[in-house]
Amino acid sequence: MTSTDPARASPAERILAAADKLFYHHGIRAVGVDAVAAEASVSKRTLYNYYATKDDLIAAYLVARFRHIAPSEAPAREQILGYFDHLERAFANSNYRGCPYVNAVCELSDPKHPAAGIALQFKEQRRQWMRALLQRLGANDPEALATQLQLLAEGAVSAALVRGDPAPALARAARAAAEVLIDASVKASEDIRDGRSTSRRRGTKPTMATAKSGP
Amino acid sequence: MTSTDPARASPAERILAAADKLFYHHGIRAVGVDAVAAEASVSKRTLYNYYATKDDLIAAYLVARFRHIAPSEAPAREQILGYFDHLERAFANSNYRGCPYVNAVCELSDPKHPAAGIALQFKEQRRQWMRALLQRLGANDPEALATQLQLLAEGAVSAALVRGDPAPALARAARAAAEVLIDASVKASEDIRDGRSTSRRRGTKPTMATAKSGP
DNA sequence: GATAGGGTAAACCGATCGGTATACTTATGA
DNA sequence: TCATAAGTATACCGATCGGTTTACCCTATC
Repeated sequence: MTSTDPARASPAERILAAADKLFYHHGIRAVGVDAVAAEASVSKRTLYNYYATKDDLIAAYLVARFRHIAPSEAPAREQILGYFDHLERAFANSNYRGCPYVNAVCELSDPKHPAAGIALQFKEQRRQWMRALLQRLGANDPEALATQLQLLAEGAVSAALVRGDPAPALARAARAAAEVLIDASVKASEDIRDGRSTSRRRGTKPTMATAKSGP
Repeated sequence: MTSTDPARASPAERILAAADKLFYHHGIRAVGVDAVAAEASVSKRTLYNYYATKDDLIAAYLVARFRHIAPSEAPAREQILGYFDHLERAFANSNYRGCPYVNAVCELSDPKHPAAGIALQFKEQRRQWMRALLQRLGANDPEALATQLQLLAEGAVSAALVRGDPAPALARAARAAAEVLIDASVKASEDIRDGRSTSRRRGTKPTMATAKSGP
Protein backbone atom coordinates (compact mmCIF):
# COMPACT_ATOMS: atom_id res chain seq x y z
CA MET A 1 0.00 0.00 0.00
CA THR A 2 1.40 3.38 -1.02
CA SER A 3 -0.93 5.57 1.03
CA THR A 4 -3.38 5.36 3.90
CA ASP A 5 -5.47 8.37 2.99
CA PRO A 6 -8.24 7.06 0.72
CA ALA A 7 -8.41 10.33 -1.16
CA ARG A 8 -4.68 10.24 -1.86
CA ALA A 9 -4.57 6.55 -2.72
CA SER A 10 -3.86 5.62 -6.31
CA PRO A 11 -6.84 5.00 -8.60
CA ALA A 12 -6.03 1.30 -8.76
CA GLU A 13 -6.15 1.01 -4.99
CA ARG A 14 -9.37 2.96 -4.69
CA ILE A 15 -11.03 0.80 -7.35
CA LEU A 16 -10.02 -2.37 -5.58
CA ALA A 17 -11.15 -1.01 -2.21
CA ALA A 18 -14.50 0.02 -3.68
CA ALA A 19 -14.96 -3.35 -5.35
CA ASP A 20 -14.14 -5.10 -2.10
CA LYS A 21 -16.65 -3.07 -0.14
CA LEU A 22 -19.52 -3.28 -2.62
CA PHE A 23 -18.98 -6.80 -3.91
CA TYR A 24 -18.74 -8.23 -0.43
CA HIS A 25 -21.61 -6.35 1.15
CA HIS A 26 -24.16 -6.42 -1.67
CA GLY A 27 -22.98 -9.31 -3.80
CA ILE A 28 -21.05 -9.46 -7.05
CA ARG A 29 -24.02 -9.68 -9.37
CA ALA A 30 -25.96 -7.01 -7.52
CA VAL A 31 -23.25 -4.40 -8.02
CA GLY A 32 -22.59 -2.85 -11.42
CA VAL A 33 -19.32 -1.45 -12.63
CA ASP A 34 -20.84 2.03 -12.56
CA ALA A 35 -21.42 1.69 -8.83
CA VAL A 36 -17.85 0.56 -8.27
CA ALA A 37 -16.48 3.47 -10.28
CA ALA A 38 -18.64 5.94 -8.37
CA GLU A 39 -17.62 4.48 -5.01
CA ALA A 40 -13.98 4.74 -6.03
CA SER A 41 -14.44 8.34 -7.22
CA VAL A 42 -13.06 7.25 -10.54
CA SER A 43 -14.43 7.57 -14.04
CA LYS A 44 -15.74 4.46 -15.68
CA ARG A 45 -13.12 4.81 -18.39
CA THR A 46 -10.32 4.75 -15.84
CA LEU A 47 -11.77 1.63 -14.25
CA TYR A 48 -11.77 -0.16 -17.57
CA ASN A 49 -8.26 1.12 -18.08
CA TYR A 50 -7.10 -0.93 -15.10
CA TYR A 51 -9.44 -3.89 -15.43
CA ALA A 52 -10.39 -4.88 -18.94
CA THR A 53 -13.63 -6.53 -17.85
CA LYS A 54 -15.82 -6.99 -14.84
CA ASP A 55 -14.69 -10.58 -14.53
CA ASP A 56 -11.12 -9.35 -14.25
CA LEU A 57 -12.19 -7.02 -11.46
CA ILE A 58 -13.98 -9.87 -9.71
CA ALA A 59 -10.85 -12.01 -9.91
CA ALA A 60 -8.70 -9.13 -8.62
CA TYR A 61 -11.13 -8.59 -5.75
CA LEU A 62 -10.85 -12.23 -4.70
CA VAL A 63 -7.09 -12.35 -5.09
CA ALA A 64 -6.75 -9.18 -3.02
CA ARG A 65 -8.65 -10.89 -0.21
CA PHE A 66 -6.15 -13.71 -0.40
CA ARG A 67 -3.95 -13.04 2.60
CA HIS A 68 -1.45 -15.61 3.68
CA ILE A 69 -1.69 -16.69 7.26
CA ALA A 70 0.94 -15.12 9.46
CA PRO A 71 3.26 -17.80 10.84
CA SER A 72 2.87 -18.13 14.58
CA GLU A 73 4.89 -19.80 17.30
CA ALA A 74 1.79 -20.24 19.46
CA PRO A 75 0.84 -23.80 20.40
CA ALA A 76 -0.86 -25.60 17.54
CA ARG A 77 -4.01 -26.26 19.50
CA GLU A 78 -4.35 -22.58 20.41
CA GLN A 79 -3.94 -21.55 16.80
CA ILE A 80 -6.59 -23.92 15.57
CA LEU A 81 -9.12 -23.06 18.24
CA GLY A 82 -8.21 -19.40 17.80
CA TYR A 83 -9.45 -19.71 14.25
CA PHE A 84 -12.91 -20.50 15.56
CA ASP A 85 -12.68 -17.60 18.01
CA HIS A 86 -11.84 -15.43 15.03
CA LEU A 87 -15.00 -16.67 13.32
CA GLU A 88 -17.04 -15.91 16.43
CA ARG A 89 -15.86 -12.31 16.42
CA ALA A 90 -16.49 -12.02 12.70
CA PHE A 91 -20.03 -13.36 13.09
CA ALA A 92 -20.76 -10.72 15.71
CA ASN A 93 -20.29 -8.03 13.06
CA SER A 94 -23.77 -7.04 11.92
CA ASN A 95 -22.78 -6.79 8.28
CA TYR A 96 -20.98 -10.11 8.12
CA ARG A 97 -21.82 -11.62 4.77
CA GLY A 98 -20.09 -15.00 4.78
CA CYS A 99 -17.04 -16.21 2.93
CA PRO A 100 -16.35 -14.11 -0.18
CA TYR A 101 -15.01 -17.12 -2.05
CA VAL A 102 -18.01 -19.32 -1.38
CA ASN A 103 -20.29 -16.42 -2.21
CA ALA A 104 -18.52 -15.80 -5.50
CA VAL A 105 -18.78 -19.44 -6.53
CA CYS A 106 -22.44 -19.44 -5.55
CA GLU A 107 -23.29 -16.18 -7.26
CA LEU A 108 -21.44 -16.83 -10.50
CA SER A 109 -22.56 -20.46 -10.73
CA ASP A 110 -20.02 -21.12 -13.44
CA PRO A 111 -17.28 -23.66 -12.61
CA LYS A 112 -15.17 -22.33 -15.48
CA HIS A 113 -15.06 -18.79 -14.10
CA PRO A 114 -11.60 -17.78 -12.81
CA ALA A 115 -13.18 -17.07 -9.44
CA ALA A 116 -13.83 -20.79 -8.97
CA GLY A 117 -10.13 -21.59 -9.21
CA ILE A 118 -9.18 -18.79 -6.84
CA ALA A 119 -11.72 -20.00 -4.30
CA LEU A 120 -10.37 -23.51 -4.58
CA GLN A 121 -6.82 -22.32 -3.97
CA PHE A 122 -7.88 -20.38 -0.90
CA LYS A 123 -9.73 -23.30 0.62
CA GLU A 124 -6.83 -25.62 -0.07
CA GLN A 125 -4.34 -23.23 1.51
CA ARG A 126 -6.47 -23.04 4.61
CA ARG A 127 -6.67 -26.80 4.77
CA GLN A 128 -2.92 -27.21 4.45
CA TRP A 129 -2.39 -24.68 7.24
CA MET A 130 -4.69 -26.69 9.46
CA ARG A 131 -3.11 -29.99 8.45
CA ALA A 132 0.37 -28.81 9.39
CA LEU A 133 -0.82 -27.65 12.80
CA LEU A 134 -2.59 -30.94 13.44
CA GLN A 135 0.54 -32.83 12.50
CA ARG A 136 2.52 -30.80 15.02
CA LEU A 137 -0.19 -31.61 17.52
CA GLY A 138 0.30 -35.32 17.01
CA ALA A 139 -3.15 -35.99 15.63
CA ASN A 140 -4.00 -39.31 14.08
CA ASP A 141 -4.48 -38.76 10.32
CA PRO A 142 -4.01 -34.96 10.22
CA GLU A 143 -5.13 -34.93 6.60
CA ALA A 144 -8.61 -36.22 7.39
CA LEU A 145 -8.98 -34.22 10.57
CA ALA A 146 -8.00 -31.02 8.78
CA THR A 147 -10.83 -31.61 6.34
CA GLN A 148 -13.27 -32.28 9.15
CA LEU A 149 -12.36 -29.16 11.08
CA GLN A 150 -12.69 -27.13 7.92
CA LEU A 151 -16.12 -28.59 7.35
CA LEU A 152 -17.08 -27.35 10.81
CA ALA A 153 -15.75 -23.89 10.05
CA GLU A 154 -17.41 -23.70 6.65
CA GLY A 155 -20.65 -24.99 8.06
CA ALA A 156 -20.56 -22.29 10.70
CA VAL A 157 -19.97 -19.65 8.05
CA SER A 158 -22.81 -20.94 5.92
CA ALA A 159 -25.19 -21.21 8.87
CA ALA A 160 -24.22 -17.76 10.12
CA LEU A 161 -25.32 -16.37 6.77
CA VAL A 162 -28.77 -17.95 6.99
CA ARG A 163 -29.46 -17.38 10.67
CA GLY A 164 -28.46 -13.78 11.14
CA ASP A 165 -28.92 -13.36 14.82
CA PRO A 166 -27.36 -16.07 16.98
CA ALA A 167 -24.40 -16.42 14.67
CA PRO A 168 -21.58 -16.17 17.23
CA ALA A 169 -23.08 -19.12 19.11
CA LEU A 170 -22.58 -21.17 15.95
CA ALA A 171 -18.88 -20.48 16.03
CA ARG A 172 -18.72 -21.57 19.66
CA ALA A 173 -20.58 -24.77 18.80
CA ALA A 174 -18.14 -25.44 15.99
CA ARG A 175 -15.23 -24.75 18.30
CA ALA A 176 -16.54 -27.18 20.91
CA ALA A 177 -16.99 -29.86 18.26
CA ALA A 178 -13.48 -29.20 17.00
CA GLU A 179 -12.12 -29.76 20.50
CA VAL A 180 -13.85 -33.12 20.76
CA LEU A 181 -12.55 -34.20 17.36
CA ILE A 182 -9.02 -33.07 18.11
CA ASP A 183 -8.96 -34.78 21.50
CA ALA A 184 -10.29 -37.99 20.01
CA SER A 185 -7.72 -37.93 17.23
CA VAL A 186 -4.79 -37.21 19.52
CA LYS A 187 -5.94 -39.87 21.95
CA ALA A 188 -6.28 -42.41 19.12
CA SER A 189 -2.78 -41.56 17.99
CA GLU A 190 -1.40 -42.06 21.51
CA ASP A 191 -3.29 -45.31 21.90
CA ILE A 192 -1.84 -46.64 18.69
CA ARG A 193 1.66 -45.60 19.70
CA ASP A 194 1.29 -47.22 23.13
CA GLY A 195 -0.15 -50.38 21.64
CA ARG A 196 -3.68 -49.99 23.00
CA SER A 197 -6.63 -51.08 20.89
CA THR A 198 -8.96 -48.40 19.50
CA SER A 199 -12.47 -49.68 20.11
CA ARG A 200 -15.34 -48.86 17.80
CA ARG A 201 -18.83 -49.23 19.23
CA ARG A 202 -21.81 -50.70 17.35
CA GLY A 203 -20.88 -50.62 13.68
CA THR A 204 -24.40 -50.44 12.23
CA LYS A 205 -25.12 -49.94 8.58
CA PRO A 206 -27.29 -46.80 8.31
CA THR A 207 -29.93 -46.26 5.65
CA MET A 208 -31.47 -43.14 4.20
CA ALA A 209 -34.76 -41.97 5.63
CA THR A 210 -35.38 -38.50 4.27
CA ALA A 211 -37.44 -37.36 1.30
CA LYS A 212 -36.13 -35.85 -1.94
CA SER A 213 -35.55 -32.12 -1.24
CA GLY A 214 -32.39 -30.27 -0.29
CA PRO A 215 -29.84 -29.50 0.74
CA MET B 1 -49.69 -33.88 -8.25
CA THR B 2 -52.47 -34.19 -10.79
CA SER B 3 -50.45 -35.71 -13.62
CA THR B 4 -47.09 -37.32 -14.28
CA ASP B 5 -46.87 -36.49 -17.97
CA PRO B 6 -45.07 -33.13 -18.14
CA ALA B 7 -46.94 -32.14 -21.28
CA ARG B 8 -50.29 -32.84 -19.66
CA ALA B 9 -49.39 -31.22 -16.33
CA SER B 10 -51.20 -28.03 -15.42
CA PRO B 11 -49.51 -24.74 -16.31
CA ALA B 12 -48.88 -23.99 -12.63
CA GLU B 13 -47.04 -27.28 -12.18
CA ARG B 14 -45.00 -26.82 -15.33
CA ILE B 15 -44.01 -23.32 -14.28
CA LEU B 16 -42.88 -24.50 -10.88
CA ALA B 17 -41.00 -27.45 -12.38
CA ALA B 18 -39.26 -25.15 -14.85
CA ALA B 19 -38.37 -22.67 -12.12
CA ASP B 20 -36.98 -25.47 -9.99
CA LYS B 21 -34.83 -26.81 -12.79
CA LEU B 22 -33.47 -23.48 -14.01
CA PHE B 23 -33.17 -21.66 -10.67
CA TYR B 24 -31.34 -24.53 -9.07
CA HIS B 25 -28.98 -25.34 -11.92
CA HIS B 26 -28.07 -21.86 -13.13
CA GLY B 27 -28.92 -19.69 -10.16
CA ILE B 28 -31.84 -17.45 -9.39
CA ARG B 29 -30.33 -14.22 -10.62
CA ALA B 30 -28.91 -15.80 -13.74
CA VAL B 31 -32.31 -16.99 -14.95
CA GLY B 32 -34.89 -14.54 -16.27
CA VAL B 33 -38.63 -15.00 -16.19
CA ASP B 34 -38.64 -15.33 -19.98
CA ALA B 35 -36.42 -18.39 -19.69
CA VAL B 36 -38.70 -19.94 -17.07
CA ALA B 37 -41.77 -19.32 -19.21
CA ALA B 38 -40.08 -20.83 -22.25
CA GLU B 39 -38.92 -23.89 -20.29
CA ALA B 40 -42.45 -24.37 -19.00
CA SER B 41 -43.91 -23.99 -22.52
CA VAL B 42 -46.09 -21.24 -21.15
CA SER B 43 -46.61 -17.67 -22.24
CA LYS B 44 -45.09 -14.96 -20.10
CA ARG B 45 -48.55 -13.59 -19.45
CA THR B 46 -49.71 -16.88 -18.00
CA LEU B 47 -46.68 -17.05 -15.75
CA TYR B 48 -47.46 -13.63 -14.33
CA ASN B 49 -51.05 -14.75 -13.99
CA TYR B 50 -49.96 -17.37 -11.47
CA TYR B 51 -47.08 -15.52 -9.84
CA ALA B 52 -47.44 -11.77 -9.59
CA THR B 53 -43.72 -11.15 -9.45
CA LYS B 54 -40.43 -12.96 -9.81
CA ASP B 55 -39.92 -12.78 -6.07
CA ASP B 56 -43.19 -14.65 -5.61
CA LEU B 57 -41.96 -17.31 -8.01
CA ILE B 58 -38.68 -17.57 -6.11
CA ALA B 59 -40.54 -18.02 -2.84
CA ALA B 60 -42.80 -20.65 -4.41
CA TYR B 61 -39.76 -22.46 -5.79
CA LEU B 62 -38.20 -22.64 -2.33
CA VAL B 63 -41.43 -23.64 -0.60
CA ALA B 64 -41.98 -26.39 -3.17
CA ARG B 65 -38.56 -27.81 -2.28
CA PHE B 66 -39.66 -27.86 1.32
CA ARG B 67 -40.43 -31.53 1.87
CA HIS B 68 -41.08 -32.80 5.33
CA ILE B 69 -38.90 -35.68 6.43
CA ALA B 70 -40.70 -39.00 6.31
CA PRO B 71 -41.02 -40.43 9.84
CA SER B 72 -38.97 -43.56 10.21
CA GLU B 73 -38.83 -46.35 12.75
CA ALA B 74 -35.19 -47.04 11.93
CA PRO B 75 -32.67 -46.67 14.76
CA ALA B 76 -31.84 -43.03 15.45
CA ARG B 77 -28.16 -43.48 14.82
CA GLU B 78 -28.82 -45.06 11.45
CA GLN B 79 -31.12 -42.24 10.44
CA ILE B 80 -28.60 -39.57 11.33
CA LEU B 81 -25.68 -41.27 9.64
CA GLY B 82 -27.96 -42.08 6.73
CA TYR B 83 -28.37 -38.36 6.22
CA PHE B 84 -24.66 -38.09 5.51
CA ASP B 85 -24.86 -41.07 3.17
CA HIS B 86 -27.64 -39.22 1.40
CA LEU B 87 -25.33 -36.24 1.02
CA GLU B 88 -22.59 -38.47 -0.34
CA ARG B 89 -24.87 -39.76 -3.06
CA ALA B 90 -26.08 -36.25 -3.84
CA PHE B 91 -22.50 -34.98 -4.16
CA ALA B 92 -21.74 -37.70 -6.67
CA ASN B 93 -24.27 -36.15 -9.05
CA SER B 94 -22.28 -34.08 -11.52
CA ASN B 95 -24.77 -31.24 -11.57
CA TYR B 96 -25.09 -30.94 -7.81
CA ARG B 97 -25.30 -27.27 -7.03
CA GLY B 98 -25.46 -27.09 -3.23
CA CYS B 99 -28.34 -26.25 -0.94
CA PRO B 100 -31.04 -24.23 -2.73
CA TYR B 101 -31.83 -22.31 0.44
CA VAL B 102 -28.27 -21.27 1.15
CA ASN B 103 -27.82 -20.41 -2.50
CA ALA B 104 -30.94 -18.25 -2.49
CA VAL B 105 -29.83 -16.33 0.60
CA CYS B 106 -26.40 -15.88 -0.94
CA GLU B 107 -27.63 -14.80 -4.34
CA LEU B 108 -30.31 -12.42 -3.15
CA SER B 109 -28.18 -10.92 -0.39
CA ASP B 110 -31.21 -9.27 1.14
CA PRO B 111 -32.17 -10.42 4.66
CA LYS B 112 -35.64 -8.94 4.20
CA HIS B 113 -36.42 -11.06 1.15
CA PRO B 114 -39.08 -13.73 1.82
CA ALA B 115 -36.58 -16.35 0.72
CA ALA B 116 -34.49 -15.64 3.80
CA GLY B 117 -37.34 -16.59 6.12
CA ILE B 118 -38.10 -19.75 4.17
CA ALA B 119 -34.46 -20.79 4.30
CA LEU B 120 -34.41 -20.19 8.03
CA GLN B 121 -37.50 -22.34 8.54
CA PHE B 122 -36.00 -25.17 6.54
CA LYS B 123 -32.76 -25.16 8.45
CA GLU B 124 -34.58 -25.04 11.75
CA GLN B 125 -36.83 -27.94 10.80
CA ARG B 126 -33.80 -29.99 9.87
CA ARG B 127 -32.17 -29.15 13.18
CA GLN B 128 -35.25 -30.15 15.15
CA TRP B 129 -35.40 -33.45 13.30
CA MET B 130 -31.80 -34.10 14.23
CA ARG B 131 -32.32 -33.00 17.85
CA ALA B 132 -35.23 -35.40 18.34
CA LEU B 133 -33.19 -38.30 17.02
CA LEU B 134 -30.25 -37.44 19.26
CA GLN B 135 -32.54 -37.29 22.25
CA ARG B 136 -33.82 -40.76 21.44
CA LEU B 137 -30.20 -41.82 21.16
CA GLY B 138 -29.48 -40.63 24.66
CA ALA B 139 -26.98 -37.97 23.69
CA ASN B 140 -25.73 -35.46 26.20
CA ASP B 141 -27.18 -32.03 25.24
CA PRO B 142 -29.00 -33.05 22.03
CA GLU B 143 -29.66 -29.38 21.28
CA ALA B 144 -25.99 -28.50 20.98
CA LEU B 145 -25.04 -31.71 19.22
CA ALA B 146 -27.78 -31.25 16.64
CA THR B 147 -26.31 -27.87 15.80
CA GLN B 148 -22.83 -29.33 15.52
CA LEU B 149 -23.89 -32.16 13.24
CA GLN B 150 -25.74 -29.70 11.07
CA LEU B 151 -22.62 -27.58 10.85
CA LEU B 152 -20.79 -30.64 9.55
CA ALA B 153 -23.47 -31.27 6.97
CA GLU B 154 -23.66 -27.66 5.86
CA GLY B 155 -19.91 -27.43 5.69
CA ALA B 156 -19.82 -30.49 3.49
CA VAL B 157 -22.44 -28.95 1.19
CA SER B 158 -20.54 -25.69 0.99
CA ALA B 159 -17.22 -27.39 0.39
CA ALA B 160 -18.73 -29.70 -2.21
CA LEU B 161 -19.79 -26.63 -4.15
CA VAL B 162 -16.28 -25.18 -4.23
CA ARG B 163 -14.31 -28.39 -4.80
CA GLY B 164 -16.25 -30.04 -7.56
CA ASP B 165 -14.45 -33.29 -7.91
CA PRO B 166 -13.79 -35.17 -4.67
CA ALA B 167 -17.09 -34.07 -3.19
CA PRO B 168 -18.40 -37.48 -2.02
CA ALA B 169 -15.27 -37.88 0.10
CA LEU B 170 -16.29 -34.73 1.94
CA ALA B 171 -19.58 -36.32 2.94
CA ARG B 172 -17.71 -39.38 4.20
CA ALA B 173 -15.38 -37.15 6.23
CA ALA B 174 -18.37 -35.35 7.72
CA ARG B 175 -19.99 -38.68 8.52
CA ALA B 176 -16.91 -39.95 10.29
CA ALA B 177 -16.70 -36.75 12.34
CA ALA B 178 -20.37 -37.05 13.18
CA GLU B 179 -19.78 -40.57 14.49
CA VAL B 180 -17.00 -39.35 16.78
CA LEU B 181 -19.16 -36.51 18.10
CA ILE B 182 -22.16 -38.76 18.67
CA ASP B 183 -20.09 -41.41 20.45
CA ALA B 184 -18.47 -38.81 22.66
CA SER B 185 -21.82 -37.26 23.54
CA VAL B 186 -23.50 -40.57 24.31
CA LYS B 187 -20.53 -41.69 26.38
CA ALA B 188 -20.54 -38.41 28.33
CA SER B 189 -24.23 -38.87 29.00
CA GLU B 190 -23.66 -42.42 30.28
CA ASP B 191 -20.73 -41.27 32.42
CA ILE B 192 -22.85 -38.59 34.03
CA ARG B 193 -25.69 -41.04 34.66
CA ASP B 194 -23.30 -43.58 36.18
CA GLY B 195 -21.61 -40.93 38.31
CA ARG B 196 -18.24 -40.99 36.54
CA SER B 197 -16.32 -37.75 36.11
CA THR B 198 -15.98 -36.34 32.60
CA SER B 199 -12.34 -35.32 32.26
CA ARG B 200 -11.31 -32.43 30.07
CA ARG B 201 -7.67 -32.33 28.98
CA ARG B 202 -5.54 -29.16 28.93
CA GLY B 203 -7.90 -26.21 28.97
CA THR B 204 -5.70 -23.68 27.21
CA LYS B 205 -6.89 -20.26 26.17
CA PRO B 206 -6.32 -19.98 22.42
CA THR B 207 -5.52 -16.75 20.62
CA MET B 208 -6.01 -15.64 17.06
CA ALA B 209 -3.13 -16.03 14.66
CA THR B 210 -4.51 -15.41 11.19
CA ALA B 211 -4.46 -12.29 9.06
CA LYS B 212 -7.49 -10.18 8.11
CA SER B 213 -9.01 -11.90 5.06
CA GLY B 214 -11.86 -14.38 4.77
CA PRO B 215 -13.84 -16.40 5.16
C1' DG C 1 5.44 26.92 -24.08
C1' DA C 2 4.28 23.06 -26.82
C1' DT C 3 3.44 18.13 -26.10
C1' DA C 4 1.88 14.13 -24.40
C1' DG C 5 -0.22 10.97 -20.82
C1' DG C 6 -3.47 10.09 -17.59
C1' DG C 7 -7.52 11.55 -15.90
C1' DT C 8 -12.78 13.15 -16.06
C1' DA C 9 -17.51 13.71 -17.63
C1' DA C 10 -21.14 12.26 -20.22
C1' DA C 11 -23.35 10.53 -23.98
C1' DC C 12 -23.94 6.38 -26.23
C1' DC C 13 -24.25 1.23 -27.62
C1' DG C 14 -26.84 -3.23 -27.94
C1' DA C 15 -28.60 -6.53 -24.93
C1' DT C 16 -31.34 -8.02 -21.29
C1' DC C 17 -33.92 -7.34 -17.28
C1' DG C 18 -38.82 -7.50 -14.77
C1' DG C 19 -43.24 -6.43 -16.01
C1' DT C 20 -47.36 -4.77 -19.05
C1' DA C 21 -50.55 -4.14 -22.99
C1' DT C 22 -52.88 -5.68 -27.07
C1' DA C 23 -55.04 -8.74 -29.87
C1' DC C 24 -55.99 -13.49 -31.34
C1' DT C 25 -57.28 -18.37 -30.41
C1' DT C 26 -59.46 -22.07 -28.05
C1' DA C 27 -62.58 -24.70 -25.09
C1' DT C 28 -66.36 -24.90 -22.05
C1' DG C 29 -71.05 -24.86 -20.78
C1' DA C 30 -75.84 -22.78 -19.95
C1' DT D 1 -75.23 -20.32 -30.09
C1' DC D 2 -72.83 -17.31 -27.96
C1' DA D 3 -70.58 -15.39 -23.89
C1' DT D 4 -66.97 -16.19 -20.78
C1' DA D 5 -62.62 -17.63 -19.24
C1' DA D 6 -58.00 -19.06 -19.96
C1' DG D 7 -54.05 -19.32 -22.70
C1' DT D 8 -50.81 -17.70 -26.65
C1' DA D 9 -48.01 -14.76 -29.25
C1' DT D 10 -45.81 -10.62 -29.60
C1' DA D 11 -44.66 -6.18 -29.12
C1' DC D 12 -43.65 -2.88 -25.98
C1' DC D 13 -42.10 -0.23 -21.65
C1' DG D 14 -38.49 1.97 -18.74
C1' DA D 15 -34.47 0.69 -16.37
C1' DT D 16 -30.10 -1.20 -16.00
C1' DC D 17 -26.49 -4.03 -17.49
C1' DG D 18 -21.31 -4.41 -19.28
C1' DG D 19 -18.64 -1.88 -22.25
C1' DT D 20 -17.18 2.00 -25.79
C1' DT D 21 -16.64 6.53 -27.66
C1' DT D 22 -15.89 11.35 -27.77
C1' DA D 23 -14.23 15.45 -26.11
C1' DC D 24 -12.16 18.05 -22.73
C1' DC D 25 -8.92 19.08 -18.74
C1' DC D 26 -5.13 18.99 -16.02
C1' DT D 27 -0.08 18.56 -15.05
C1' DA D 28 4.51 17.38 -15.60
C1' DT D 29 8.44 17.14 -18.49
C1' DC D 30 11.59 18.36 -22.13
